[in-house]
Amino acid sequence: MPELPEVETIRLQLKKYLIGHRMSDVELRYSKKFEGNSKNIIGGKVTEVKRFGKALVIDLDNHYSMVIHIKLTGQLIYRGPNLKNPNTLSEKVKDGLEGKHTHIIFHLDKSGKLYFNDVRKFGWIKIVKSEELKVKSDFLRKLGPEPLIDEDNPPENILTKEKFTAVVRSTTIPIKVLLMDQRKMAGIGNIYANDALWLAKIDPRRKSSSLKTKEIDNLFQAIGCVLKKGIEKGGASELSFVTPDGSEGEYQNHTLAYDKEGEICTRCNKGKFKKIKLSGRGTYFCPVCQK
DNA sequence: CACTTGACCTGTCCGC
DNA sequence: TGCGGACAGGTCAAGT
Repeated sequence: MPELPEVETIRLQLKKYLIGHRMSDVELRYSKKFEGNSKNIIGGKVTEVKRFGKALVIDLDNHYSMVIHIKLTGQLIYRGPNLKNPNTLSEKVKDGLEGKHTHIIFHLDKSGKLYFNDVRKFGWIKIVKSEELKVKSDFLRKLGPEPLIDEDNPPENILTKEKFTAVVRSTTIPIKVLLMDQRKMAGIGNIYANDALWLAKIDPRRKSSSLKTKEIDNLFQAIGCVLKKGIEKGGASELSFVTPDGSEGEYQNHTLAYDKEGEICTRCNKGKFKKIKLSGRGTYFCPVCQK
């Protein structure tokens, strides 16, 4: 669910809504997954919202930043003056904006609020000095290069076709498992890994090092293609993903292979999508046209 | 090092 | 209807 396209969708909205707001108070209702001193961000004004893989970074003008990872079921929802349209609220926000799954409320100036909800409590938020982001966050430090050109990362941190080729040739683990390894490349999770492999006509179980140059090229293209489509559709609201304005994404209606067990493959019209487990994760593929 | 499994959580769905 | 169990997917720690 929340993979690169979902987190990017959140980032784009948070940028619109949060920049310029000043943090007036942090209400910690469940603090087990909150690290750092919340007082350090009070008074700071939001200057930028960035994304690194599946993590978000909110920069404040007082030299502190918040690193946020929403994992599977985290939600960041904004209410306040920058919301132009009527305030929609998806029913995926289980108990409403201030229900039992609301763990943190960031109170902003001008009556703004940013809610952090998370049914499964896997998501985390960490406060660090902006200049120490990469030092203090293990997650950010170990993160691999970004598969899409983006403004937050310097060119040397972009996953080029050459880098991708080198990574794929470096290991024998199944190609799907490699795609989802955040240290090798950032942002790809289960949905987009399944879809990219289908698009590139590659069997997810293949040993990475067994891919031919042409297959690697196709897969590299396919990754860019599915991630961009995910962003275009506003992410996939399969489980609990909602955007900061409280609405849902559309990609779940456009998946290529993910969650299609038993359906006939739309490309070859022969294969029936199979579901297997690969490294513990649900894996979907067409046994006829994915070689 | 390579690779898999379990833990972290809770809601949902399926079968009996 | 109720209950137990499997399942969902992101990441890290621990195990083989």
